[in-house]
Amino acid sequence: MDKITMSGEDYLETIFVLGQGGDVKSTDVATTLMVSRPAVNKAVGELVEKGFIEKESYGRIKLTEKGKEEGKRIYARHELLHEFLLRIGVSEKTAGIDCCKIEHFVSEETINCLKEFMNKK
Amino acid sequence: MDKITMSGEDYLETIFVLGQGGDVKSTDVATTLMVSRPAVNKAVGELVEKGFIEKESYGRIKLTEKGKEEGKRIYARHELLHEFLLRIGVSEKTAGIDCCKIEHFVSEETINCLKEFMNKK
DNA sequence: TATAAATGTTAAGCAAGATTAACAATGTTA
DNA sequence: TAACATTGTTAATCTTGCTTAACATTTATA
Repeated sequence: MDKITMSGEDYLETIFVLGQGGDVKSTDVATTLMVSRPAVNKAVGELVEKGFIEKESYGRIKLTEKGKEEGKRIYARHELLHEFLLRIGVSEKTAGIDCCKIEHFVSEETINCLKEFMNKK
Repeated sequence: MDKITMSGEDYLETIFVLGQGGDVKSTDVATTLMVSRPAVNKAVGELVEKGFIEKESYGRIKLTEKGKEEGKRIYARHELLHEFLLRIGVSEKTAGIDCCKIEHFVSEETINCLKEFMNKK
């Protein structure tokens, strides 16, 4: 099954963002997400299983095409939510915190409505 | 410590809503939240520890004053989020689903901004 | 290039929050 | 009130996602 978990989304998104210029070190993901290296290792292993990541043993983390698409999609929601929060007056800091938490729970339908809302006025 | 967990918020909110007319049966909470009775039992036990609930062995669930206040607060956020989602065009069904998930993750600051937003046009 | 530092991996275990199975107490009704 | 149904409780276990400790591999540097 290719179904991605919520924490998986976090890893994928982080890897997508960190890896714009190429592949990514496990340590950097750990630092960004404030988790341990073994946690990253395990999560990445699962994402490899599901076809989102390519990685050799002791190698760097690299997104597959599928992984890039998914990472991009998740990041886009994040950005949308972030912008929305700023729009309604939430501080930069809180917006960052909140949208990281919320993004995994919002339905596609809500995202679309939010998109509409953001465009028109 | 009186700190309430996210799942604790769910239980408290449900108990608050179900119990408007008095005390609440464990079974009803289980049904509403779609969890098992033992799950409710345990969660309620923790809320008793924290002073949100009063309950005798094999008795009904009853909110303390503190529990009522907290339940009311949580429910109010829920309602606010729900209204907001409807406002931006999310369907009744999805709004119900989404706000249940989101409500535990949104900061007070964001709630306040949303409140502002909902009032002014 | 030998050694130290950084990074990746594995194993064991914890915590939260759920489950099922079995049992205890309470309520209901013939 | 005896018997059954409902509800509450306990115990054992599962899953997810994390941790720390220890070890393996790779990279960097004296």
